[in-house]
Amino acid sequence: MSKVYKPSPISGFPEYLPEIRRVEQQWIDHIRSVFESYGFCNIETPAVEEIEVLMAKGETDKEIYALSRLQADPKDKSDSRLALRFDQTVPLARYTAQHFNELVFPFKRYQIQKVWRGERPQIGREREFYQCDIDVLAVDNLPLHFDAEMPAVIYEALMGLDIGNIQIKISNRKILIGLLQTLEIKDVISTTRIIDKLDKIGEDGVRKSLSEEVGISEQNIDTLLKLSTIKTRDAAVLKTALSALNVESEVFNEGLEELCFVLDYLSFMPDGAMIADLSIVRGLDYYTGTVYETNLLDIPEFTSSVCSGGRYDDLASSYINKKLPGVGISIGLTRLFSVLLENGYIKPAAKSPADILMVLPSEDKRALAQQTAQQLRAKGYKVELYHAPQKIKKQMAYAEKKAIPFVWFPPFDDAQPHELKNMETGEQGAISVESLKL
RNA sequence: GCGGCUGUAGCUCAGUGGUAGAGCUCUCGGUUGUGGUCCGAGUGGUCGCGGGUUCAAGCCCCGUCAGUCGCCCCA
Repeated sequence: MSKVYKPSPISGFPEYLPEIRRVEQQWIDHIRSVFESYGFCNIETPAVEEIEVLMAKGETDKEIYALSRLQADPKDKSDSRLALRFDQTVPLARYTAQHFNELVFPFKRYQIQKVWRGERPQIGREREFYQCDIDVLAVDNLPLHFDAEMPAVIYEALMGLDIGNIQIKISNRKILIGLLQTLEIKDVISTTRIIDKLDKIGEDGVRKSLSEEVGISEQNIDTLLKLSTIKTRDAAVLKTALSALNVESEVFNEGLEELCFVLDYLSFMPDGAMIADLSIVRGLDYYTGTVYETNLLDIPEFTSSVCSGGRYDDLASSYINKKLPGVGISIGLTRLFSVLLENGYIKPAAKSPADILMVLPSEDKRALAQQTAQQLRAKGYKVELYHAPQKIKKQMAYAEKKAIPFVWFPPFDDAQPHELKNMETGEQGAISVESLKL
C-alpha cells in the first residue's frame, strides 16, 4: 500500500454529501422560481473582479482573497490585479455600468452565486458561501415601490423553505442620520454600530457604550434610545412616536415619509411578517435609505440576520458618469443552511434523485433493460440502470442504500411480464411502461 | 487581528506513565431470482507535527500547525 496524503477538510469551505446537497439545490430552485415570478432576470458575473473595482467604494474591511499563479513569472503582474468577489452588489454595479447601453431600466436582476471572505470561520460564518441577491437599479430615480417589493419577494422565498415563520425588520437610515445631525453627533459610524447591537447587548449595553465610547450626553442617549426602540408595523403609530421627539430635520422627515410609504404598501402582509424596527441601521456600508434585516422566529439557535439589504443612491458612480440608485436584498443561503443543518433542522433527501432502479438480470437482457429505462425516461421518470448483472440481492441493497423508491424487474425470461416493486411497502406486481403511474 | 477550549480509526468518542480500544459506518459471508432486521468475519490509526523529560510518553513539559467557540465584523 502506498502512502496516501490525508487531506483535512478546509474550514470555512463547506461541502455536503449528495443527500444534503439535494436539499440545498431544492432551496436554490425554489428561491430562483420566486425571484423569477416577480420578473427578476438572472445574470452571472465572474468569480474575480479587478481589485480596483472591489475597492472602489473606499477601504473595505472585508477580507479579500487575491489571485495569483504559482508558476507566474515574478515580473508578470497580469493576475495580481484580480481578487475574488466578497459580495454581489459591487460586481452588479460594475456590470450595470459596463453594459449600461444594452440593459433595460429599471434593471431587475437576481444572482445566486458564491462569494468569498477570508474571515475567521464559525458556524454560520463560512469563507465560501452562497448569496441570493435581488436588486433593482434605475437611472436617476428609483420609485419607492421597489423598496416595498423587496420584503414581499423575500417573505415568499423564505416561507417556502419550510423553516418556520420569519420576520422582516425594516427601517430607514435617514431617520437616524437626521436625528444625529440635529443632535450634532459627529461620530455617525460608531454611533450607528452601537445602536445596531441593541438586540444583542440590550438598552443598558447601548447606553453604556454610547456614553463611554462616543461620549454622548445622557439626554441625547435618551433621545436615541427612544427612537431606536420603536417597533411597529403601523405607519400612523410610527408618525406619532417620531413626532414626539420634536426633530426639526428635513432628512429625518424624508426618512419618515419613505418608511411610512413602505409600511403602507406592505399592509397586505400577514401579521408578524414585517415590522418597522428603528434599531436596524446596518453598520456602515453604502446604504442611504431603506434598510432590511430578517429573523427566523421559530429557530432559537438562529439569532443573526439571514437576509439583509437596503437602498443605495450611487453605487455605480465610480464606474459610470450617471446616477444609478438601487435597492437590493440578499439571502445568506449558506449561513441559513449551515446553521439549520448543524442544529438538525434539515432532513436529508434521498441519496439519489432516481425514481426507479432498473435491475439488470443478466448480460443477455442488458439491451431490454436499457431500452425500457429509456422509455421510462421519455415519460419523465428518473431511472438508473444497474451497472452489472450481479446478484439480485446486491442490486436491491443498492436501491435501498440510495433510497430509490422503486425497483423495476425486466423479465428474466421471455414468457414473464415486467415487474415493479415498491421498496417502501414491499409490494411487487406486473407492470408495463404504458400503465406506469407513480 | 485578539482571547478560551480541543487534536486518538471514515464518524462519535473512551483510554490519567507500562502491548492501541469501543460503538456506528464500510467490505465480505449466512447456497435457488428480492433490500431493510438479525448473526458471523474482515478492512481501517506514525495517537496533528517537531523537540524535550523518563528505563518507558497517546498521557507530563516546550514549541508549532490545525480545528472550534467567543470578541471584532458580517450573509
